[in-house]
Amino acid sequence: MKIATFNINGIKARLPRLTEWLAETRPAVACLQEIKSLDETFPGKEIEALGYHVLTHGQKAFNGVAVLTDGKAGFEPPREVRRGLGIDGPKDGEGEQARYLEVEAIGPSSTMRVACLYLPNGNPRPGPKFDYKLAWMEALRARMAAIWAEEVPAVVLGDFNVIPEDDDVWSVKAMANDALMQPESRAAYARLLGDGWTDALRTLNPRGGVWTYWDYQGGAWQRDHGFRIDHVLLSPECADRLEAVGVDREHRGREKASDHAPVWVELGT
DNA sequence: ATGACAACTCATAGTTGA
Repeated sequence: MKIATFNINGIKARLPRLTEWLAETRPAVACLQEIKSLDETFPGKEIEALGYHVLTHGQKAFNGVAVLTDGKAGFEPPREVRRGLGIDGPKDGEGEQARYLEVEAIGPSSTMRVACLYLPNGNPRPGPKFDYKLAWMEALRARMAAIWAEEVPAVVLGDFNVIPEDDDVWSVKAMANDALMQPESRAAYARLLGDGWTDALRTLNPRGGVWTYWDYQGGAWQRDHGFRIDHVLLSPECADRLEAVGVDREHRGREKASDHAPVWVELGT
């Protein structure tokens, strides 16, 4: 089964790109980030028309995540396990941002825990937004430890907003001061792997050089100035079943594309 | 150091993102 993550950067602006990607690549489970929409204004009907079940954890204007499961392939609607990690945003009194949605994905041949996340960017740094990023990563680590303790097949995937290694970015120098590749950000990500989770793309591309994001500015796509921040982490049960991983690069080059490309894993039975 | 680019909002300028 194919499980994918795609930061769509706004559902209103991206619906045509999203629906054609779903129709062309047909993931069993798709995790979306930056839907930038409330649950009630998310265009669920258009996606359900393709045979997908939809569960959203939305927010106005910014953030927001969603999980889709392929009803045509026999999947049940995503069964909600948890939304949010209980971390308030960096501004006083703003409450929690919509960045985490964990579900049980129940298919005809297997059941999988799927956690869809949109980790805070953390810029500018230093400052409250960077502190928020690090606090969020600690809360994520605790939640992943709880999932681990349940000993269920689990996939934790999304936009982590962390460039894990120097060979995950086109230019270390250009990004050196960015929150995405600070030592604290990388150390927090490395702790997740140290806990036993498998970075699927890194495992099958150990030499790096695979990007999932290209900025809209400065002709970054045309110059291939990208980096890797969208990740798929696998529990041991899922890592044993890992058959393939990919980035749907071609979708980044289309008209009115997101600045992220979709990332997917294929898990055997 | 700044801006470039895009999406969004009680828009027409400001905020956020990476």
